[in-house]
Amino acid sequence: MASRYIYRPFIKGSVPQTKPIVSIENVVASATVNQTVNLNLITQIFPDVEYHPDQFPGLVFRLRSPKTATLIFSSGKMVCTGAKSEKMAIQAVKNVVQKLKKGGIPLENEPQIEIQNIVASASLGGKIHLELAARVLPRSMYEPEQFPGLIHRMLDPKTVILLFASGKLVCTGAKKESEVYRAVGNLHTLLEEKNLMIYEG
Amino acid sequence: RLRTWDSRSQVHEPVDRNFRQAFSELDRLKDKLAVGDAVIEKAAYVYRKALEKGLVRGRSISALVAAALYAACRDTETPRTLKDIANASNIKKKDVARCYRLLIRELDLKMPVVDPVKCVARIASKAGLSEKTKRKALEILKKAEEGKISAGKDPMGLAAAALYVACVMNGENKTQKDVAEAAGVTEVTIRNRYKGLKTHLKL
DNA sequence: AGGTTACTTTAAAAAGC
DNA sequence: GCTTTAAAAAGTAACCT
Repeated sequence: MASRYIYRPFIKGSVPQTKPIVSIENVVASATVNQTVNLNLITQIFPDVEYHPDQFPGLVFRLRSPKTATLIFSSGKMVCTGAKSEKMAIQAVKNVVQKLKKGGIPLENEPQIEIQNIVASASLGGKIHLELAARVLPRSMYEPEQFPGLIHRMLDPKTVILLFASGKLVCTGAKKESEVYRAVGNLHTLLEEKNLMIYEG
Repeated sequence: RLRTWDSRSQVHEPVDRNFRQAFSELDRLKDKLAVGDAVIEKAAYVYRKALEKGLVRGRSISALVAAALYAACRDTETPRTLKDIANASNIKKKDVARCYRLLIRELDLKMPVVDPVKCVARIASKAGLSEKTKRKALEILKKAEEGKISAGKDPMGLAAAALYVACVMNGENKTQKDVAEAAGVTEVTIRNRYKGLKTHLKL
């Protein structure tokens, strides 16, 4: 009983009560095959692609697995969106290149891939006092007439977090999954330290 | 010497022209929106800061003037909505909002959150509601804000719902549509806020 | 009233206007 | 700055029954 008395009362309000639940929702990767590509030829071989050069220079190549959309440019550069992890994004780009090759598109090189952005959602353990948070969190903006979430720009890791009153959030701008966990952890700790979280039930 | 002269004629002079154009636009908006001189002065101050920081390059002067004016209204708690500024300046509400957020970000401005209480008077006068109903709405808002049902919600929607509830309580014959129209929100929003108020205040 | 769909915000890359 | 892609959060809006 003594140890319980010592720990619980002092931990409350100074240490996160719950561990955030994080989900990677979208990974954006850029890639290049270091050679030019004939987009019109791809359109002939793959009838399901979307290509409207008058509207946008990139051709949209959709994969069912991993469920992604890859934009292919005539320069041989690409942008893959929609993957649920870094690995899946890389696999998606490789799958696209493999399909192009099997379809008869002459590609000589393996794609060079770079993760550009990771979007994740998360849930902290309790509700947030947004109006107070807007006043005490640096680089944050809360404009309920424009958007229901508080927009917070974190310096390290360099990310932007959309924080909602429910305690759920969206983290974007990270280039590594580890940065997402670090950003969410940093914010959770900050909110705890400044007593901006409301734990009920 | 020629270099020095160049830097004055090609950089400083256009800055003055830019500010003169911005200020005349501010004067035009001042009459349309009926805001006081203090608000205009603050808007001009914010715009000048934006100019000094180079935020106007590649952007519309009109949009930034409108955004600076909105920032001044917010800072002085002058009840003018983004829609008001957008309509008076003929700039899309989305663009005014985007420039406003740019000013807040780049100039490190801190604005008070829009208070639903300040929205009540405007909606009430537009809808022609009584002083008693206005008072009742303020009471309702007081309880609602402390109950934390307002986080993330549009202040106009909250004020409109509070006024609608107050009308019903005072037997003032106004429909949701009347209040919604005066507030610039939809009836659906009033209904949704009403549900929250009903649950929280157990009305 | 309700249900659907759709739009607001955030980040990032691609080529070109 | 814009165009296109994807995805989440919560609120508001538009349109249909």
